[in-house]
Amino acid sequence: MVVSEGERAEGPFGTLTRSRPQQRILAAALDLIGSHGVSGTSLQMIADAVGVTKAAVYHQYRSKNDIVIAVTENELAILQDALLAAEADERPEEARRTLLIQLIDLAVTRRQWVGTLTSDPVIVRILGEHPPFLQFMRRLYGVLLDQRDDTKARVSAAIMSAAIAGSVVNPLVADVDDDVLRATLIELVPRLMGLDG
Amino acid sequence: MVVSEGERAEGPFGTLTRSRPQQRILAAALDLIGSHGVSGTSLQMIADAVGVTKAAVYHQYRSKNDIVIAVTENELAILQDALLAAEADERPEEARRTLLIQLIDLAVTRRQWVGTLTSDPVIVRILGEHPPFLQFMRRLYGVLLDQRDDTKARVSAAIMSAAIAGSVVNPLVADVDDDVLRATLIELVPRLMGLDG
DNA sequence: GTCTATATGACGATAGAC
DNA sequence: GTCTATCGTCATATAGAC
Repeated sequence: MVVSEGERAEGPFGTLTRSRPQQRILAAALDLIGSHGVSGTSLQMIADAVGVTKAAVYHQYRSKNDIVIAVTENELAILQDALLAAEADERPEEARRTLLIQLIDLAVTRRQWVGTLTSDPVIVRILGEHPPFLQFMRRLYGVLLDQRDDTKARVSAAIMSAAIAGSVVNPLVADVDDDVLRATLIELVPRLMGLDG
Repeated sequence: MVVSEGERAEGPFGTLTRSRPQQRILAAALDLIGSHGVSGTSLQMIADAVGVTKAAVYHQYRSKNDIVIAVTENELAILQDALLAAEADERPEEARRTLLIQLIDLAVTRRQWVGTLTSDPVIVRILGEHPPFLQFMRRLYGVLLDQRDDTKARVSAAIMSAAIAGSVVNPLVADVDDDVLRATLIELVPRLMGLDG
């Protein structure tokens, strides 16, 4: 608390600076959106969760949309290091496998949110409309596809990302331990891409 | 149009009878919910799409929730024949593979909706609260798991259903033909369960 | 930075005429 | 079966005091 109260993070979308009130709002929004979706989450719910009024929330963010974008930025920023490392790796198969494992780890430890990130209609629309997000996703898939861009590779990548993001929220695995789920996914998912042998 | 204006369908949830106005409402709701999610779809949007007022919609269905349930019933009913055939088959591996292919076919031909069915928070809640839905899903997974219920089998089933339902809505495959997508999925997905050799 | 209070509109749902 | 009109509630968002 010596220099600054804000928290900085270098993300793929410029430097993300969040004041402490902003951090609390984004944490509450992440949790609520993860379980109710964007359209099912109101600013009143977020304000209640933080313990302030709606007006206080609006003092930090100009609109609900801005909150959704900030939350999405935060989460994608987590992947930044993993992506940079994969892009720097000269062994493409190794890079893909490592990135895959980190994607699995993120999905398992943040189960609910990851499902929302990849399927909520509002977030999908935002991801498709914001150039920084689009470019980040392109880089991500670039590594997974290893520059190939035929139909089969694209379908494979779609299957893989869906398998990771969707399986972790399935009620069937709700009571499976994070560690066990992660290990099982790491064993099974690479089979899809022929990365296991 | 001689005997009845309603359309009957034997579903896993009793006999589904829909009058013609109801069919139009459910068709519009299916389309809108598929692209905006349940919370993002208002009764006004549904009424506008049908070309009537909200009050006319309420004359057919008592609540928005009832519409969502009816739409979900309709879609799951499509799977009924496939499930019955699979349950009657005495060769479990063959039964699983056939059911899997029909699931893939349904997902491909109704891409948007299937994503919503498996991930929309409201629908997931309804699926978990309505005993007929719960029982149907249990039967479905029963065939896919072949009665096994260890962690690995459950994770496998979760991966598979996520891979099918989630991959078809990925922007990466948005411009892939239904036929090509179906063929590629049928080739790749069974690898997950070791059903390909 | 947070509050009370409010503007404006959309929401789900209902009443009653035709 | 569809309409107009309306209810009460909640939505996003803003103004201005402390």
